[in-house]
Amino acid sequence: MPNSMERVTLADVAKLAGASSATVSRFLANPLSIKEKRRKPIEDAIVELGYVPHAAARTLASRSSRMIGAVFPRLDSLLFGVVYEPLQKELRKGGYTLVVSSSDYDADAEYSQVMGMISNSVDALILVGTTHHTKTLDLIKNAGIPLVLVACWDENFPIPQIGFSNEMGAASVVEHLVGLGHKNIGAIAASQATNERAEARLRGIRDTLHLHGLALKKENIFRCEFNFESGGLGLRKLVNQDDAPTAIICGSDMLAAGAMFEAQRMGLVVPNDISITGFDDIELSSQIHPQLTTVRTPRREVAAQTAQLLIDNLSGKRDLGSIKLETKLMIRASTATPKSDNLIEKSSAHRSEN
Amino acid sequence: MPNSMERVTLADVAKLAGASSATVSRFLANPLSIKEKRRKPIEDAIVELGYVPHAAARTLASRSSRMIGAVFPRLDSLLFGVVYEPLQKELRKGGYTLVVSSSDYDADAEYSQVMGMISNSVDALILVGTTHHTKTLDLIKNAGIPLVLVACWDENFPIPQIGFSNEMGAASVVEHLVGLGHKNIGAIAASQATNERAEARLRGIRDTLHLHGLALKKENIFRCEFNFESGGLGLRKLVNQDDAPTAIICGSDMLAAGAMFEAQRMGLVVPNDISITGFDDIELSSQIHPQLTTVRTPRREVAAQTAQLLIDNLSGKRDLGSIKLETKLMIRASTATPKSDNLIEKSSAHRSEN
DNA sequence: TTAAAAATTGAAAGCGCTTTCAAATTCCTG
DNA sequence: CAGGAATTTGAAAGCGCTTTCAATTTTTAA
Repeated sequence: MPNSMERVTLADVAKLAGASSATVSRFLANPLSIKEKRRKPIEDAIVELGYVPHAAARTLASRSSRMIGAVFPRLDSLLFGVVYEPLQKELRKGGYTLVVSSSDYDADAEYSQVMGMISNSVDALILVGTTHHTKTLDLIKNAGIPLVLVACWDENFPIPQIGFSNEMGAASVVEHLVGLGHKNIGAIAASQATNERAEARLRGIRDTLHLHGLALKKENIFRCEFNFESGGLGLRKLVNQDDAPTAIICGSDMLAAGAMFEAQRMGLVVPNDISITGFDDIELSSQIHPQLTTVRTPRREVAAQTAQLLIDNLSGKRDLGSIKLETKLMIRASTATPKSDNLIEKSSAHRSEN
Repeated sequence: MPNSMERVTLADVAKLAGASSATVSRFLANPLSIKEKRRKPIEDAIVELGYVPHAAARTLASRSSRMIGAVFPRLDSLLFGVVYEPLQKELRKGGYTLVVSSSDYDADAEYSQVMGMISNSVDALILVGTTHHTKTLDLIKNAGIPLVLVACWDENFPIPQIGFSNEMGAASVVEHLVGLGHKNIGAIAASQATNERAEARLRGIRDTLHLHGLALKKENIFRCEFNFESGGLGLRKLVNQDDAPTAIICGSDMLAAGAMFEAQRMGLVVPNDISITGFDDIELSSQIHPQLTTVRTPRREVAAQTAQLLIDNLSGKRDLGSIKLETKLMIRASTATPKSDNLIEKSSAHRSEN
């Protein structure tokens, strides 16, 4: 044990092991690069002194932190966790540590988070979506580190993306609903300024309806925050208007769940009275009753591919590039053929309850 | 702009501003400590060069990273997010950055996460609960940084805790249920080795039942993972046994929600056929139908108090110490008086459905 | 056995910043 | 306006590590 409260340094280990600090440093980076007979004393010294490497010193000297940063819109969504675990796990395999923070859908906050990460010498960055301040992107470019965007797909955007087409995902839901016979469809969508994914989904709905000679009426769109409650608010508003839609497409499973709960409270039966769909396929969606028809987004796959791409790129093995993954429509119990008009009249009686 | 790809350093800023690097360093730490007429050129130089401070160099020189680390069991639970946001926000006010990681309820993983954080020179650490490897605790002690445990309350444990009594929370549910007339009560509890909070809750149930001359029968306890599905499995198992309980206390809201969904699938009506309770009061619980009777844990408050305590302690203003907060029983619609025996017989018919 | 090639090691120079200490400047007070 | 106190500044010494480069040792080939 070192006397008093002095930090144990690599030099201490070297002295005790009778080696130079260069050798100990090499041992830490790659034990096999050291002659076998020298290894044991070094290992022993490390244990005996309880040596913990000083990451900041290492970063300063090596000009690499072996950390990769990711800024998510939020850390508390059911979505995030599914991405975090595999991302972390895959990156660790490559010897990298994942550091995360949240921007709360605020581009300014994102900028300062990115600044902080660059300040901390991350070796690469992961951001969600394509909507970012130009200064944020410039900052990253000037830092000279790789950047990939996830969960989005915009052919025209000049930065590598690992994602899927939100338009196409939404289109698949519309096809399903129209195939079921729905003609009057509503939408509940998140409306954060930096969430172009939500916009893309809405666009997919609109375009696909158009293809079928149908329209997404303005009064059938409810824009809101991203939580259960908003989903409920949306459902109530859409259902209680004249000529209420027979199906409601929600921009996320959380909104859809909120809508389903509200439907239950209002005494509406899903899907008999109204069809509801989600987006993402979070765990809750297949648990809820009735099980939610939704679009599964390949989040684990996005995480795995992103990690691999970054690891390969940082070791010079691969150029950065986009990877497109597919969404999958999960048809479950929350959608059915629309009820006939007279029944709609009946259900509209609920309006007076409010 | 600096020529080529060389990093812009504080020395570059100093030269351009016609000051010494010591002065620029002081400016960064506290602009007001610099004579007013010198400030402008420094500010300009920083902007012109696009200077980004090098956190590792700063940490190395100052022996402080102004980061505070927290290792949570998981980052994807509905619980975590509620803690993360206020913790992050409060710490930022004190000039600290929060770094988080997850141990996945594995004490070995926790050890290496803590090692990583100490290696990264965090100024303080936050861990969840009282179950940790001794070597983990020793490592932190040797690093000489403050440590607080959150979400737990064990008077005998020699480390400062900011939490609440899980026993008492569970006791309040039992009192409620017994008051309603329930005599045969079941429990669904998480069973990770490092989750002594779940054990405390179970103990609270057992002890309180005992106080009323009742017992928590062995076959009425279902131990499982921490997710929706397990809750469903638990309900099914408990309900389908002879002499099935009339009320089920779940160790968390996620388990309770899973149990409620399964009850719906089985055609059981909550609370008429069976009462179900949760623990935590996550957002979902007041959305679900029927709304869940549960124990609200003061998570935001834990986060706020933890941040404040740590900030004060690190600035020498306050000694570390424990803070006990209160849980609150939220009586909602998922609990009611037990159905009479003959009705129980009826519901037991569901058993044959499996 | 010996010379050349290859592998291993150590000395020392930074990495970019903070902070001490002393020097320079500014501010008061009488 | 002098003189000392208080404030502001700069020079320089590290913080703990990696990495070059040269020296040393080991291995291989002749």
